[in-house]
Amino acid sequence: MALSTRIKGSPTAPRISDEALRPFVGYSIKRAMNVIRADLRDVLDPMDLRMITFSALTLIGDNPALSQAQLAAALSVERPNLVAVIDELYGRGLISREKVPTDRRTYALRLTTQGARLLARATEAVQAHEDKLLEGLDPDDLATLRRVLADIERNGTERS
Amino acid sequence: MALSTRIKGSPTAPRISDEALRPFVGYSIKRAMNVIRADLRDVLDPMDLRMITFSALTLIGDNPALSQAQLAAALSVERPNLVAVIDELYGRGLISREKVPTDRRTYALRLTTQGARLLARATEAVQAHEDKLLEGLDPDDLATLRRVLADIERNGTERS
DNA sequence: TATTGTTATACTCTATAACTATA
DNA sequence: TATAGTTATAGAGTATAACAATA
Repeated sequence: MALSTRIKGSPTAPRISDEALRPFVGYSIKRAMNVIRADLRDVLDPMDLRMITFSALTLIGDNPALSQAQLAAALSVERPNLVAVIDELYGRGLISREKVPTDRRTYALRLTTQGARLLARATEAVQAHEDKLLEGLDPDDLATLRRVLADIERNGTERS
Repeated sequence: MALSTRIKGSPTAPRISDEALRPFVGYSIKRAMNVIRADLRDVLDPMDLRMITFSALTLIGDNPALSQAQLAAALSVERPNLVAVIDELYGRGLISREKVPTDRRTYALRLTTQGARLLARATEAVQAHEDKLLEGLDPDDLATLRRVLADIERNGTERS
């Protein structure tokens, strides 16, 4: 099976340039994101996880008893789009949902033992994937990358 | 209408942390990408363009007479997914498709006058959007960002 | 045999409106 | 009135297999 991260396109036709789009930082971010998504898919597929289910497990593990609305806000995901995710994780026995006595609209989400176990495995695999992807890059540059990405995110969300 | 770049989630529920995901650069890239996508949508919607149609117009303008396969390779998009894009641009009179005598399987794509005009307008709008998004950021940091993103993309695609 | 453009298809992601039950 | 979780839905984005025409 061809890895989803393979180089696309014909091996014979002369490659043309995407220089005209490179001035746009958004374009470079999108290309990097597509590479990461494809790699991450290969990593998470064997565990039957996707980016969103992995992210949800991680935040539930780190913020026990949080609600779906809190999770949606933390992940910047629309609440309706989390319903199927939570259903899936719950159906697989990876999380529990307890009713909250003080607010009967909400559920408190927690990892089950099995969920914590899978999350640990997945985290290790994802970390290894990231390490490979960032191999050889300067730590200072990576720190700058994180900071600038956060700045961009803030510039975009603040100007609403 | 609420801008799509608004901050999601409840204004009252205590915000919980996504710190557990921040060690993953991929997570920060995805969040930044989502912000950019939403903003760009607001910018391109009035011109009936999407990221992919804008990108296609840009590369066709910069590489006249290229083929769909070349365009797909340059954009890292699967060829089938370009068919509807090209159909749309052609149907709106923004590009031309001439048969190539030396290879009758392919079409040579070019901007029409109208396509060039729309592209010029769109490019200006997208550039203004980027300028706002990158406002206040250090030019050296932005240069680092571009370089590191390219490195990540290469690390990911080379290891196929 | 291999490539181009295409059809068909499926899954994922993102977004919005509107409902219910609770607050 | 407003929020939490939900249903329904629609539009994008991404990926793969397979076909006809052509190389």
